[in-house]
Amino acid sequence: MARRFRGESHHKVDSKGRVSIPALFRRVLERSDPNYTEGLNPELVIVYGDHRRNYLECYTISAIEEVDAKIDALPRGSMERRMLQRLFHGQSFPTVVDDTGRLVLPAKLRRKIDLDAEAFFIAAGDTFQIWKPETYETEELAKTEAWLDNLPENFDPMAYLDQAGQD
Amino acid sequence: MARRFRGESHHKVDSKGRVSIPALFRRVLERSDPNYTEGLNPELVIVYGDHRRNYLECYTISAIEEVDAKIDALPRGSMERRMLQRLFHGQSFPTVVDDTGRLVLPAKLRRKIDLDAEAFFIAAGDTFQIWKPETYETEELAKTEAWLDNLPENFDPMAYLDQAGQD
DNA sequence: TTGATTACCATAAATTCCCGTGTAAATAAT
DNA sequence: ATTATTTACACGGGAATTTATGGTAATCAA
Repeated sequence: MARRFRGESHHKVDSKGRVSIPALFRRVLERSDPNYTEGLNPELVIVYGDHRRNYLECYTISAIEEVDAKIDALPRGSMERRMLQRLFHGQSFPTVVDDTGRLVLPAKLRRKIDLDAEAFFIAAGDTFQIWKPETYETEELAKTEAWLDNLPENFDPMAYLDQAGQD
Repeated sequence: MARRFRGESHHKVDSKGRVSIPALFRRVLERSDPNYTEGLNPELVIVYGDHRRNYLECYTISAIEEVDAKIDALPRGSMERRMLQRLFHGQSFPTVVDDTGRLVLPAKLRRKIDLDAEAFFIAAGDTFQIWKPETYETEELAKTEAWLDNLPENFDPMAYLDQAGQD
């Protein structure tokens, strides 16, 4: 099975900030952590970003290493490099899956996305996101509904697939 | 034998959500999984989509990889990319054919298309679909009947074959 | 020493594994 | 051709394992 996350689900968050990671996501985290071996627990990096971002983005070790490599390639002192360093090096939190397959989200991170008893996990290619369910529904879904409403009647979003790489 | 599904059939769904995949479809899944080898079981990805979709669409590994490549080619942050990521990465379920040629549909997926004791499989080019039989009959067939009725008398749908790629 | 964090243990429900059976289709033997 | 033998399919059941989610005790840090 590939190194790509797929799927979405809801999980309980307890008073200590513990939350189960979808089992399929765990498999991807394991396969994408070069240091992982049977019996160990995979590491990952949670990027929370600045105040504008209202969800947590979780990177596998190999995904974050790719990002790091790209940042390293930017000219020292450039604004682009500083911005990306702040986001990926500063506004992020390295952690590890625990023995029971859970993640412990520190109070700071929970507060940032206003998370309480439940979390919504959704795959996004080589990362996955953690949302407060209400935020996801109101902001994210409402946004796409509005967008879809602006499209021609009966337009199938799948058509965008064929556009890719052509424009 | 080509990498293209053909045919339609009905299969029982047991209480655990297990359902036999039409044998001919299995051959296609095998040939279209780059990791498949004699003795192994082919993987596939079930895309279930949002509330508007009332069937499951099953992609072979190579078919879904094509989709992934197209998504990767879209600009990061674009609405198109987000939409497609949600659909293909979020609203999907990666799985594998079991040793007896069956698929296990989790309760969540069965509930979504209101599936109970029986499932209807139908080929659709490089994917195949799984429907609740009643839904397929009432909604899908009725829809195509209505469409055909709107065509000129004696019009042969085959005429569309020659139109392809011309417009 | 007190609140927070981490390590351990527990359990119900869901999921996977492994095995079996009837039957139809394919192949071989008479 | 006809019968016997194998192979492949569809489908079912129970045991073993994994998952999601609790709780409590031990450890840290201020």
